[in-house]
Amino acid sequence: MTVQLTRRELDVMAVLWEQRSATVADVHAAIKDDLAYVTVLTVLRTLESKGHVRHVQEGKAFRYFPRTKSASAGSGALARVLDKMYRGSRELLVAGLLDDEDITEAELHRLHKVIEARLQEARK
Amino acid sequence: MTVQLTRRELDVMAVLWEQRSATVADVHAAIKDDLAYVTVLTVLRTLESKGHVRHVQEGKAFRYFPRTKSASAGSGALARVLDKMYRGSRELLVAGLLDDEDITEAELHRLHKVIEARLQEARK
DNA sequence: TATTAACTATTACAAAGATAAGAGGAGGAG
DNA sequence: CTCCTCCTCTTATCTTTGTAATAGTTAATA
Repeated sequence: MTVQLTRRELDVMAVLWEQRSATVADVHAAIKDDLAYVTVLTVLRTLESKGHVRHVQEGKAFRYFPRTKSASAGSGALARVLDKMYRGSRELLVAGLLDDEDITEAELHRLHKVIEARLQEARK
Repeated sequence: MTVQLTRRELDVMAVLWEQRSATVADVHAAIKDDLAYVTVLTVLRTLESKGHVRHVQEGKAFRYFPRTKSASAGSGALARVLDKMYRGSRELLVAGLLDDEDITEAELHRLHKVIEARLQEARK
């Protein structure tokens, strides 16, 4: 039962993950597309009904918190991309990920390290 | 103008990418969920109207071919995942990708090489 | 305490997505 | 030739998404 978020839901969750928590107004302000305030609220309520966020009262406003971790949603999405678009090949996926002119050498080094760390672990 | 496929469209495209081309019946057979034949046809027609596939007559059936490459769709999807779920951090994303017990050491080595190759290129 | 400003709740509606029933056509079997 | 089978086409229904107007509520304020 993988986490499956819609486009908008994802936009909203991204804000919550980024800011750790946010009021409706915060989310509204953070989203580029100029949505109505209530629209954001509606999305938050859907997310809440699906269990992805919770809220507490704060003054007269609601403050929302993510309950689903970005990593969970991420791994679900990644698994799907990996399976459907790269036929399960992590190499192909990573190659695709690196297919961007402006990745710095520094970043590539960091990626290198991530893999090495994982290799260590695998050897145990 | 990123490629944006729906869940079902993706299922169908995955079959076409895998098999290079396929008839409606082929796709129908390849998809796990037990859909009606026409349902698959409908999805293919939507995909065609969006320009993601084309078809030729083959006997009395149609044979469909992908026009959108899996890499294009993949990079679009990856960019979205990267941005929204990993705050643009490729390291986090890759870490997430490696967060699976049964990745073999061999595969990790291959990934290692992918990065190295890209490093070479970056140094030029 | 009466008003206002800032929120949330309710309700609605259009567009997109998912699925499929039923009609129609064409090729092959008898 | 006629019938059956295997396709596609047309059309339709139901659900989910996306967006928002309007109504109601509460806390502060004048």
